[in-house]
Amino acid sequence: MAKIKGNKSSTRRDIIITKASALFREKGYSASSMRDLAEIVGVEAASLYNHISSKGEILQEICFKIANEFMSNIEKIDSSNISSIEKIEAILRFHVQHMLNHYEDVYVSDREWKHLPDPYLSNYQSQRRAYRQRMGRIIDDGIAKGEIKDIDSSTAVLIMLHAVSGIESWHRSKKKVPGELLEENMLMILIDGMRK
Amino acid sequence: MAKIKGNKSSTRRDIIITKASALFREKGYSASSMRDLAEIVGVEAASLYNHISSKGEILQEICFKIANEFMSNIEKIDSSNISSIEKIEAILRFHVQHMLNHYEDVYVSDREWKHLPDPYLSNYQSQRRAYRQRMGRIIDDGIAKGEIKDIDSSTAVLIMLHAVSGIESWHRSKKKVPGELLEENMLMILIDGMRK
DNA sequence: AAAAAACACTAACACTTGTTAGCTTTATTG
DNA sequence: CAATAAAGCTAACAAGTGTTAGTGTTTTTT
Repeated sequence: MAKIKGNKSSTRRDIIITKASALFREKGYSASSMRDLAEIVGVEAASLYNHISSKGEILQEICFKIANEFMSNIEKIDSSNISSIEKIEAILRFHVQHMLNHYEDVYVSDREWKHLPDPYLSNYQSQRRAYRQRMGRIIDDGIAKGEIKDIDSSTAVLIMLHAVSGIESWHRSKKKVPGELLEENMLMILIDGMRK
Repeated sequence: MAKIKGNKSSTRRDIIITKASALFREKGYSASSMRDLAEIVGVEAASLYNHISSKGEILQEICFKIANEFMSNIEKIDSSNISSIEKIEAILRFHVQHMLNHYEDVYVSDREWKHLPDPYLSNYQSQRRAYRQRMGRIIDDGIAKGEIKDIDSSTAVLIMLHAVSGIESWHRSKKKVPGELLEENMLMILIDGMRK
């Protein structure tokens, strides 16, 4: 008989990781204790270990899920047949939308990756580096083709990525501009700033 | 007889706070222990308390020193007699230069203020809010005068401030573009992105 | 040289941390 | 219904946390 529920990922585990993400975002990874997390999940701290094997594993899961999503996105976009500046625009839109819709995960993986346990830390760092280099190459291409101003591409990458991560404070502010408007404003400023 | 050394701030205390700044930047406030700090200073943990009264006080000192510097800078610039876009440019240059020259302090006050002990936390938050509002008003003025594109000013503020804080990753990267070039590139992208 | 101030040390405190062991309860399967 | 698996609980561990008390040592001032 066909099972209706998926056989692989236990839902309970996913709940824990989701709640951990919110907790880590709010208090930071190091200041969040397993007892804090347990209370939010509604369980004793020791019970968490029936679903995960360590605190670090939770962080690792969050970080690499996000890293993979961004990585496969940039690959898809970069191999498509559009201009450099359109590529950058598409990448930025993906960043903005991800930051709007998966706020907690993106924020945590951006801010707390330093605390990844050791085999994963260096792995994560090189993925990060690869991602930036890839963006940098797209920009350099755009400069070579005259679509983009003659700027230092690594500086441009740095501006783009950090500007987007500023959506963090948008989430916390009371009177929020609607998400679509935020996206259009961001794109307008950043793309116009680069365009020749 | 006139004392040569200043009578107020003991040098030892300043050393501790400076080293704490570097430590907090590297590992984060919560993951930094007083024993870590003591070892860097070259002293036992308990000895630190001859110069400071708590871990939180160190953070507080770092955060408010930086906040005051930015606050008095924006006041000076805002009351000067230049165009709105020139004001924004001047503010941005101050941010970039501060990030280049007082990296650790700025980074810590930007990233770790959440952990401020409680009377100070809300104080810091309202200073932060005031600062952003002030920048927002300058931009709105610029829009009204036709110097700046018709954008949502709070989004623009958010982009500016976070883009600058991206200099964090410039500091860590191997092959650094020179600081002046970084500054010019940043200004070019951001100001051109806003200018009408 | 005496007195005072500044600074460091050792020992210990009360508490929090992540995690394990062992056992019991609930849910799923045959 | 019996058996198995999944998920919870209590208790406890070893190590690390910020901080205090009390004492000794070095430096500065008189």
